[in-house]
Amino acid sequence: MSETADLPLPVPDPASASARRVQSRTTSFDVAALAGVSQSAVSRAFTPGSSIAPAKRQRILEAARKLNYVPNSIASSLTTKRTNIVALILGNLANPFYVEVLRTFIDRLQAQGRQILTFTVENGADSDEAILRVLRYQVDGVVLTSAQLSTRMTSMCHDRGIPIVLFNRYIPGSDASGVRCDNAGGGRLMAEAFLAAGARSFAMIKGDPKGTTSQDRARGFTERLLEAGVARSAIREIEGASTYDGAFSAVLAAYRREPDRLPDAIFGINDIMAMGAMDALRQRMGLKIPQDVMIGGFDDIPESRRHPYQLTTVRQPVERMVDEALAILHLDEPALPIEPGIDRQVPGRLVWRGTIPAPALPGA
Amino acid sequence: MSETADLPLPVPDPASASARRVQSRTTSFDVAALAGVSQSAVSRAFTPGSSIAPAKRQRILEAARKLNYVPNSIASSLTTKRTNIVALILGNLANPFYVEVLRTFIDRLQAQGRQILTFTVENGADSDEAILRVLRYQVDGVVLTSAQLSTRMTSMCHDRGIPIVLFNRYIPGSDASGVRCDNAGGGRLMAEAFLAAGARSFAMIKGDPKGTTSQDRARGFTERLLEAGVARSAIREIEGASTYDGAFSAVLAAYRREPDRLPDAIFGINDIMAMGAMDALRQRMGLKIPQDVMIGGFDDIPESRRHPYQLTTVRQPVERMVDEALAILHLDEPALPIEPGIDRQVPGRLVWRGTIPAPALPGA
DNA sequence: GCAACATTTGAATGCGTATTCATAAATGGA
DNA sequence: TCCATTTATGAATACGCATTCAAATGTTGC
Repeated sequence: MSETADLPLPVPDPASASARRVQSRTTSFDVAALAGVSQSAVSRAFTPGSSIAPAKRQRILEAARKLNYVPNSIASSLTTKRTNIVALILGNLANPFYVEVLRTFIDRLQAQGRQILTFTVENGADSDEAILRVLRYQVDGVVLTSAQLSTRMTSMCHDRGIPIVLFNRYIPGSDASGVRCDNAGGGRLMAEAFLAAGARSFAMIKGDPKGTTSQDRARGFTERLLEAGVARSAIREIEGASTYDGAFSAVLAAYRREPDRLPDAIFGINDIMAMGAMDALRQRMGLKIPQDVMIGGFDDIPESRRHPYQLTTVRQPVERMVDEALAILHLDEPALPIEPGIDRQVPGRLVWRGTIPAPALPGA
Repeated sequence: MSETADLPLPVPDPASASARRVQSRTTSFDVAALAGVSQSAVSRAFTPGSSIAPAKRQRILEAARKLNYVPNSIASSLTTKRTNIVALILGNLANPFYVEVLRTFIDRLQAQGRQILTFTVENGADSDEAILRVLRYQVDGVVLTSAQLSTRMTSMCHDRGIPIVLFNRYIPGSDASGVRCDNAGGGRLMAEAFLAAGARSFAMIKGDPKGTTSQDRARGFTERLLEAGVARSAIREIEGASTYDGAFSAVLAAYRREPDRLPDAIFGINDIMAMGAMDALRQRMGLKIPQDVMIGGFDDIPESRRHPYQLTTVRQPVERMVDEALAILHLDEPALPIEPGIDRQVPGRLVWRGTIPAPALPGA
């Protein structure tokens, strides 16, 4: 059994095997006939930079408009081997951060005249099926922001000349290139912020244990605390699904288990989890933030700025990361070889807001 | 000038005009050669329901796997005239409601083996350019959840046999079909909730004045209040951009203008605006909800359920609406004619939470 | 005014697959 | 067992466009 045959394919109603065709599509030949030129000329009229007399191009475009002609990109892709389609494989759209990522990619790519084929994959699930679909559609590049990626799929893409870029994750042992925030560094920034505010005991709410992103942030955070002389026993880990609700209930459960071990500071591995934690702490446990507990997040999603949260967090420079990712794809220069193993890290920046008392000279 | 020639197209670097081709792609002919069959057989092996001996199919799939062969959907689309691609034209991804809509469409379509081509359009802008791109890619159907749609574009799609469905909006004078929540009815539900809770003076925070959705909700709301004997002067309108921030500042501005005309109840035309209003009222104006002001929303986005908001709102049945929308597209039966002028309305449901004091028998 | 060159043009071809059509093999019925 | 059907198969072709190649036209320099 080959997996390539097992994709769920829409099985067309046998009775309607013939495609809907209200009127036979107008093709470049129709336009050519109307304009009194050859089909080649029509093709050239729609191809920027090709050799055609301006006057003739105008005449052709005019004829095309009359016929409501629109070039068939599918057909042209067949010959050019470029689809101008980029695939975006996304995980958790429940996390607003990834919505922002999606928006940014769409903005950029749309402005470049490219189309976006969107896939979602269960968080942490492997994305092989999505990749297989992507391959069928001969996309010009793939952005992967979630899920695992088998080396087999990586090489299948690369063999076909399709570049992949991992966004905010890396896959150990893979030669796929990627861009990510300096997650460990961001974790360190947060540790420093807590320390500066005088915290002595800590907790992290970690999300998906398989996610390198979560791990790296936690690692940087822990390392910095240990360097500062904090005892390992003063750093607690709370596990929960990496969602608002996951953090909410994980915090409650941890508190119920050990009510007297409330830490001074809690690091939510991302903003949405930090928000869940805040709501649990305030609304269910009656605590005040930052007086009773400090909270830190990661991402700087728009919601973090809003009044109920005012979350101190590590900002990920999404636009810059997206630009770097697109640079790695180098869609404009398909002739260049795919560079494997790039691991571009972009630093995050601490944004002081209300959930950690700012030291005398904030940011100093 | 034909607009069809003006799309921003990626202009390939002249130096790299030839496409990246690391190794000549393996085609169905290669597989056929290895399996010792004809190309037709390979095609049939990958086409569910086509006439081929099971044993031979297995042999072919085996050969395909060895060669890492993946069928080229672009090529097959050229002959079948079906791409299995559906276009989603979205507006405001800053509104979580539309993120949910996006997620739901992706889930459904992905499960059907279809791909999603995503476009975003400035809110309220016209979507002609997006439609033009969509036409080039010969998509099987279009879902439009924002923006305006010219009748020219509608007919261009219909002429080509591409069905369009409008999601939660309609375009007066257009024969495009659509699905929407019964927005006016939802507005009425909210009016009734406020009345039941004893409110006597009202305000609406309206979003985009061009959006029929916003207008319909406001109209239903107003009508129901008038029917109940509320004086028109007791119903105020506050205009603002249909975002969290838009509502936040619109409420503050309205309050500063007439500090003594605080209404009993405020209807945010959607949840994200209601949330902005709530935060402004509580954090900036020191008011208590629902004691000092009641708040109602519309959509029932996940955030509405969260502790800081607990928003009483009108729930839109997204899944059902998506299903209806896909039914209108009838992607499985492309031979059926496109039915214009369908206007399917799905009722909303009031969800009582904390921002309106529930009457003795909630929901009665 | 003419050679040397640059720009335009159209006919023909290929891209990778699905499908048609005619033929070959397999199956069923009597 | 043999004919009538059904099923399986391969050769050939079409899908709509970009591109190559050779020819034609236009431009420049002297």
